[in-house]
This record gives sequence, C-alpha cells and structure tokens, in this order.
Amino acid sequence: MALAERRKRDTYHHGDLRTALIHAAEVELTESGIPNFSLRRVAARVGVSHSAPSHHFGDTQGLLIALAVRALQQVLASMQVRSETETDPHERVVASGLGYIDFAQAHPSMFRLTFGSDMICGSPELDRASEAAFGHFAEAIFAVSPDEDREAHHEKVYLAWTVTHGFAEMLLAGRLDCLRDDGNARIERMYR
Amino acid sequence: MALAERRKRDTYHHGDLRTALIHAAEVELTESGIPNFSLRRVAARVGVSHSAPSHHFGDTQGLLIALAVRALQQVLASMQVRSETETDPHERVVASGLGYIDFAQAHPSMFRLTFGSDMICGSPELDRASEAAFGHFAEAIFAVSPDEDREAHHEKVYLAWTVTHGFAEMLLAGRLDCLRDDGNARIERMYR
DNA sequence: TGCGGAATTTGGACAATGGTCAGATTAAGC
DNA sequence: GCTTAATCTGACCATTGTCCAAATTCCGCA
Repeated sequence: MALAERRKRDTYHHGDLRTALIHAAEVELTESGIPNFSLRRVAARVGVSHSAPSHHFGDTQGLLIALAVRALQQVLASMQVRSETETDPHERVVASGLGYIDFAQAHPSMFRLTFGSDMICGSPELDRASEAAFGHFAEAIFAVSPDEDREAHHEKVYLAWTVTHGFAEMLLAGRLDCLRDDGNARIERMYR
Repeated sequence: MALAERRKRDTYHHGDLRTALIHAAEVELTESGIPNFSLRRVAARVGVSHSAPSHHFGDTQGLLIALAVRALQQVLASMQVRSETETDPHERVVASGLGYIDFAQAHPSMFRLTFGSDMICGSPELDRASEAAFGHFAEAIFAVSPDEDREAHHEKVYLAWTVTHGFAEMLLAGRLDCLRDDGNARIERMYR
C-alpha cells in the first residue's frame, strides 16, 4: 500500500490531493512524530512535487491545522462510539471519557498535535471542531442532571474534560504505567 | 543584557558554556516556542559558534532534555514556595497544586517542553528530576492522611497530579478562560 | 466542439537549520 | 615547561520550508 501511494500518477492532476495529503500527513505524523514531521516527505508519500501542498494548505502550519481538525473529529467519533453502547446517562459520560482516552492512546501524535502544540491556534475551522467535541461532552453530562443551572453545568463539563484530559496526558507521559491494567476502574472512580 | 550575552568574548574558552547555553535556550524557547526553536540561535545568543553546543549536549535533543530537567526543578521550587506559606496539611497540598499551575502559566513553553513533547524521553537525569517533583506531591498528600495504606496513598497522589496537570493544560489551551478570575477557588474545590 | 481563463502541479532557487569533522586554541596534569 | 585532554571554530553536506515562474489540465461559456 505504501507502494500504491508512492507510485507515479499517470495524470497531471491528482484528483483529490487535499484529502490524500491529509491522510499521508497522518501517517507521516505517527511515524516520524511532531518534531521530525516533514512536509516534503508527505508530498513524496503521495507521489507529488514538494511544493504541491502549498496551494491547498498555504504552509506547513495550514496542513497541521487541517490534521488537528481531523483529529478532533476522530476524538468526537471515538467518544460517540463508546457512549452509544451505554444506556444509563452516567455510564454514557464515563464511556465518553474512555473514548477520549482511547483516542489519545491509539493516536498519541495526533492527540498531542491537537492539544499540546504551539503550531495550532487561531483557526475558525479548528474552533468549530473543538466546539463539536466539547458539545458532546456537555450533552452527556447534561443528561445526567438536566435540572441543574447553567453555571453549575458548565463547571461540571469543564471539570470532567479537565480530569479526562489530564488522565490522557499522564498516560501518554507514561506516568501512570502502574495503573495500566485497572485504569478503566480508576477512571470510573474519578467521575465519582 | 541581551547585548552582554551577544558580545564577542575576549577569551577563546567561554568558561561556563554549558549553563550559559541552558539559560540562553530557555530565553530562546520562550521567545520562539518549541516549533521554531533553533540551536544555532541559542549558540549565537551566547556569542559562540553554532557547533559549540554539540560538545556539551550531543545534539539538540540533549540540550532540550537539560532544559526539561531545569524546568522540573523550577516546578518543584514553585510548588515548595507556595506550600511553605501554609501550615495546614490540606492547604499545603492545594498550595502545591497552585504552584504547579503557576509555573505552567508563567513558562508555558518550558512546561509543554517538559510534559508534552516527543523529544523528551529516556534520560536518567530527567527521571530523577521527575521523581523529585513527584516526591514533593507525595509527601504533601501523605501529611494529610498519614495512616492510609500505601496503595490508597499512591492512588491519591496520581489522581491529584492528574487533575492538577489537566487543569494546567486546559488553562494553557485557553479552554478555561471563562473560569480565569476565580480559578483558584475552583482548584480548591477540585481537591474536595 | 472549441476557446480562454482559472485551478493545479511542477521544478528550480534560496536561506536557514542540524549534524559531522578536521584542526586551531586553550586549560590542566605532571 | 611539556604533553595530553578539553574546548571551540569554521567549513561542509544533506534536509527542510517557502517562494516564484512556467507547464499542464480543468471548467465555464460561446
């Protein structure tokens, strides 16, 4: 499959270079990590000249922002997949958090790119994707206690996200290795 | 003072290049951020050839690891300064957490370098600095409930650090701006 | 169908970066 | 004072990101 990606095209135009670049960039990111990320290698992966991406993304940061948007969509999807298997509102919140953590562990580089990189900021598209993920969390928590006032609800959402995110970060940093086996139980306890 | 750093030396040997480079790297990091960090600029800042650092740190990663060690020491110091002003054990834990967050907000680039960068791993010196910071947390929490068993204690420490770290990350990501003014009160509440 | 402008893609050029290496310069041990 | 080791320099190379003119193809419109 790497061969298929690298092969020379027979057409001058790629057809759907933008999405192809995003997919290749994800592979490149997970293989090389953020510090060694190379725009030229991404282009080469798709079998395209090194300056082709600029037309679609402007510069490297533009591509990385697009990647982060994709990551946020995947985080949201991961939360949804997990929470949909539960019926109890409280369990759905827990499941969403586990979905969040799932993604962080399955795609550490993407996760860090999205939440821990200086290169990613100030894009309306990114804000929208972030809002969507936040919204899922907010809805799940709202379902637990629908009669709460807006202020208390917001606080709860932020707290839940904070805890979940902190847990994910700690897992990635390898500082919770001793809890690895029963991690899920701990997370459930963290939600009270 | 920037001038003093940039000036040409009159001696061939610098004298204490290693620490000078670390200090310059900290400035460079906070000014340029992680993605634009340049080893050559660090060397230029100290008024030294671009290949001089290699002898002390091997490569760029070596310098960044040394920087992260310094950051961990500063985190520890920040926690100690805050906690020493309190006498009640529980308040000392809260104060330590606030010290942790203080550092994250005062030195975001250093904080992210230390806790969220792929470039930083696998250094015994780094592990030691990390243990020291963790140890401070552990002691503070131990003082709250000294008679707890080891297992429960460990879990509490991890949970506290996780929450604190997650909170710091969220603040840096700008996702808790709405809580900025009364953030301290929230943090205290997070600790129960 | 054929044409002209717009969108894509190419290839080359340029500056900046990190890493390596031989050699110059100085410090340190004896 | 001499020898050896440590420190620093300057040049070199490969790689990278960005810019630009030219080439190629697509698309709307006659």
